[in-house]
Amino acid sequence: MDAPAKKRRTRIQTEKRELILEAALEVFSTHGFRGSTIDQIAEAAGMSKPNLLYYFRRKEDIHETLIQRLLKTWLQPLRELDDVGDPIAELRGYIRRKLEMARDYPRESRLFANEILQGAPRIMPLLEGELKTLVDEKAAIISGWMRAGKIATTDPRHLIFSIWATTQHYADFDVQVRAVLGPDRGGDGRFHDAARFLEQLYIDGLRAKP
Amino acid sequence: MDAPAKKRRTRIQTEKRELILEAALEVFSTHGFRGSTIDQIAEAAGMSKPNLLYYFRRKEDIHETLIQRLLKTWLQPLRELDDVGDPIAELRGYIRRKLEMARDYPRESRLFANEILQGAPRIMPLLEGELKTLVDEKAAIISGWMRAGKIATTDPRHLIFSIWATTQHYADFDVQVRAVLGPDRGGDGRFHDAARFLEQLYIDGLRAKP
DNA sequence: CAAATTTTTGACCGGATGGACAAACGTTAG
DNA sequence: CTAACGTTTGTCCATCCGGTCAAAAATTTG
Repeated sequence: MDAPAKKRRTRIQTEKRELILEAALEVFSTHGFRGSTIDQIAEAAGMSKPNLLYYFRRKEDIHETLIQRLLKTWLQPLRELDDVGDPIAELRGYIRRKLEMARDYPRESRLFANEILQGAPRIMPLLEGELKTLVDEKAAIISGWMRAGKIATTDPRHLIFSIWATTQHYADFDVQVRAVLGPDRGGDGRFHDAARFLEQLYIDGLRAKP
Repeated sequence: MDAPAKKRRTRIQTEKRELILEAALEVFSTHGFRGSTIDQIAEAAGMSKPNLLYYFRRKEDIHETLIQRLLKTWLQPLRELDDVGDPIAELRGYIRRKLEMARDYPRESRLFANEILQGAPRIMPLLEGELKTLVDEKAAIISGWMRAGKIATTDPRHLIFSIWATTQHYADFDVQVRAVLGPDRGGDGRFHDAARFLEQLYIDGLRAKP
């Protein structure tokens, strides 16, 4: 899977591999897998192509490492959604964490979006397995809150989808958001405004009980 | 821009060009521009590569034609948002139309998403021009409704973003949605459930006035 | 320091890919 | 029917790109 195989990692290997992954994240997330070339990544990492291939034998190995690493952190916010606290506070926290991830890790979000857009060829099993299980589990928790009359009744799975969609939108469609908001409103305040809007949309909506 | 240039189109030319565009939409929308090859498109269109290149001189010409055609219809739902009718009914209609587009034209949605994900290199001027103008205009209408107390007060631009995000999500992230819903719930009812959910999320939320 | 090991590089290879071209084939209009 | 025009195809080319390799340079180890 990776070049220096089973042997222990050298200091240089650890550093250079990290450098490559950082560069590759930048390149892959904007051009997609096939749209990116090893030369591009090598140049972004400040090394020659053969040198890069010394650390990762194949282009796909870099991509796979990035995806694996991404998935580990990607679902963390949802995992943290627990039924111990106040339901409204839990959901508010989840939305906030997801929006923060869109703000702080937009490249990871785009890498993921690229993968899904192309039919998720490399992570389909994970979607049908781990992800589905996790969503089922959290949807059950949310349903419980609804039955208990703690939040308004709605489809919990589509609620999760809409939270994913609205938060990741600020990473995946960033250029469009900035273009539409213009230089003035498109500044740093974007995410603050978005947070306020989403808070109102979801929390006020969920408080209203039929 | 296109092969048979300024001359009048033959019957065969009209048919074959349409065939190519249909095939190219399929290929581009799933593999992106760089990820697609002329051979792939030619095969999907049932013709040889040189034959395809007789109708479109360059690969980019096909893509550009698709993008231009897409943009014409893409913004139509938003254009139709008018301030003549009932505000709630107008917004409900807009959300419904957008969701129908995600259902009926998912490939167009993914083509657009691919373009934006990669930084919108070919349509940036349009985003900053036509699109921004349109959004500004519609945001003003929505703001008017809010000032008049007809709908709840919120950020009109982020409201539009969230409608885009939630509806297009069902086209762009289709494989993920299906994987998570599973074979049972993932059937045809997806969009019906989504419509009900979005109706509740937005309409109930907007009705509530502070 | 010197040997062993790791890292870096230039040169190279084979296959894929976008595109050119001329010749063959088909269609249509006079 | 035939000349003109439109369509299709096989062949070819230059470039790009993923990946290899051996040898040079740098680093680590004893």
